[in-house]
Amino acid sequence: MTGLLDSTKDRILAAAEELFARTGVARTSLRAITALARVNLAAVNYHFGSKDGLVEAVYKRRLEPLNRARLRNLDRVEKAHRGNPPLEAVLEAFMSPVVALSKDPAQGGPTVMRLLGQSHAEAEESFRQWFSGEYRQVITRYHAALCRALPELPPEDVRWRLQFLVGALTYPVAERQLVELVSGESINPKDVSNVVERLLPFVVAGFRAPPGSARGASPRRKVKARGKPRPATHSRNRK
Amino acid sequence: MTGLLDSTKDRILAAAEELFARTGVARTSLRAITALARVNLAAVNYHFGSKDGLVEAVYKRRLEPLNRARLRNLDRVEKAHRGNPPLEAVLEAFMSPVVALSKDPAQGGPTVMRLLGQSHAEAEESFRQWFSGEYRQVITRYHAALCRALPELPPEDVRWRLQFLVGALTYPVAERQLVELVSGESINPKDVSNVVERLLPFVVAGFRAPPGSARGASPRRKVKARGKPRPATHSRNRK
DNA sequence: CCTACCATTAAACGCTTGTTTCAATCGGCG
DNA sequence: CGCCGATTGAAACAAGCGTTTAATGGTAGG
Repeated sequence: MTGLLDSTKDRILAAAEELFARTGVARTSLRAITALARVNLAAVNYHFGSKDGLVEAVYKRRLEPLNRARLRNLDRVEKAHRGNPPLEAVLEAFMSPVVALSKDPAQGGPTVMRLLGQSHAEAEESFRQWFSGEYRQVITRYHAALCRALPELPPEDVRWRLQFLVGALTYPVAERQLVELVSGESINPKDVSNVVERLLPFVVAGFRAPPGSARGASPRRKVKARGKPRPATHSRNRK
Repeated sequence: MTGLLDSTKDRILAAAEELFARTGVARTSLRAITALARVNLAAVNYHFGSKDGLVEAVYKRRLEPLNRARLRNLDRVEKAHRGNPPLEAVLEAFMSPVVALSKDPAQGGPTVMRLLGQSHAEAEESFRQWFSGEYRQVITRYHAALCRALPELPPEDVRWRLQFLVGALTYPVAERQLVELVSGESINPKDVSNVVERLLPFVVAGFRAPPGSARGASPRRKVKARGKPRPATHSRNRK
C-alpha cells in the first residue's frame, strides 16, 4: 500500500498539509488540493473516505509524533531528576519537540507549526473532540509536573499559565504579518527555533511570578492603568 | 437610517458577530446569519454590499474602539509618568480595554474576545491587510513605550515578547475546550477579566526576564530533546 | 391623492462544493 | 495468456454557496 516513494496518498497529504496550514481547512477545497498534488479529484475520497478523513489524517500525522515526543521528554526529564525536575527542564521538554519537528522536513518542516496554529480555529466539532483528546494526556501530565516544580503556586494558576504558554507558542507562527509589519523583516517567525529560544526565558519567568491579586469574584479593580504599588519581588529569576 | 432600536442592520451585525466568533467567517453562511437574525437573505447584500463588507463591518465595529482605547490609555499613562511609565502600567494599558469591552454588552460583551481570537486565522488577504493596518499604530507605539520601560532589553526581544503577550491574551478565549477538558470546569475563560488578571503578573515577569541564551549570558543548556543535536547555532543573532 | 424613495420579500441565478459513479488501466499470479 | 483486485480517470451528481432580480409594502413630501 503506502510505498516509500511519493505515492498518491503521500502527495495528497503533503498538498493538503500545505494548504491547510496556509489558509485553513474551510477555505481549502479538495480541487485545490488535488490540483496541487497532481492527482485525480476522486483519489481523496478513495484513499481517505471523505474530506474529514483527510483532515484527520493530516493532523494525526503531525500531532501524534509531537505529543509522543513531549511525553517521552517528560519521562526522561522526570527520571533524570528523580521525579522532581526543575521548571526550566519541564518547560523545555514541552517546547523543544516543535523545534525538532520543524527542523526535520521529513516530519513536516516549518509547515507543521503553522498547521498547529491554524488548528485552534478549526471549529468542526468532530475535529475539536479528537484534537482535545490528543492533548488531554499531555496537558494533564505536564500540569502535574509543573505543579510539583512550583509547589507554592495554586494548581489553578498553573493551568492558566500553561494555557498562556500554549498561546504564546502557537500564535507567533500562525499570524505571520503582525510583527513583520512593525519590524520590517528583522525577525523571522517561520524559524521556529527562534520562537522557542526567545520564548523559554519569557515563560520561565512568567511561571515563577507570584499569582495575581484577585482570587475570588468582584474584580472591581480600577482599570485606570495608573502605576500600581504592587512590587515585583521576583527579580531573582537570574539563574 | 440606523434606528436606535434593533434595526435590520443591527440584528445582522449581532448575528454575524456571534457566528463569526463561534465558528469563523468561512464556516458561517449568510443563510445561517439571516436565519439567526430573522431577516431576509438579501438584506445582507442590500445593507453591506457583500459578505466581505459584512465581515469588515463586524470587525471594524469592535476593533476600532479597542484600538482607540489602547492608544488613549497609553497617552494617559505616559502623561501621568512624564513619558516614562513603568512596565506594569504600559502592559495594563494594553490589556485592560479588552476587559472593558467584554464587560459591556453594548460594546460586544464576552463575544468580542472570541471574535478577536478567530481573527488571526481569517486568511482572506484583504482582511489581513486591513487588520494589520489597524494594529500597526498600536503595536508601534506600545513597542516604543516598552522599550523605554525596559532600556536594557534589545528592541528585537521587546518585539518578540509583545508577540507572546498577544498570543497568550488571545488564545485562551479562542480555544475553549483545552483547559476546560483538563480542569473539569473550575476556570471560565469566557470571563475575560479572569484572563487579564491572571495574565498580567505572568507577562510582567516575562518581560522583565533576561533575554534568551542566544545572546550569551548563560550558555548552560542541557538539551534533553532528541533530534536537536546542536543547540541552535545563532551565528547571526546580532543583525 | 399621488409620486418617489427606501426597505423588505420571495425566487431564482450561476457557480463551487464534497461526493459518487462507472469505465479504463495497471500489476501480479495461476 | 487471462483473470482479478486495486487504483486511477473523466464526468456527473445533489446540495449549498454568495449574489441578483423583480415585485411588494410603507411612508414622507409635493
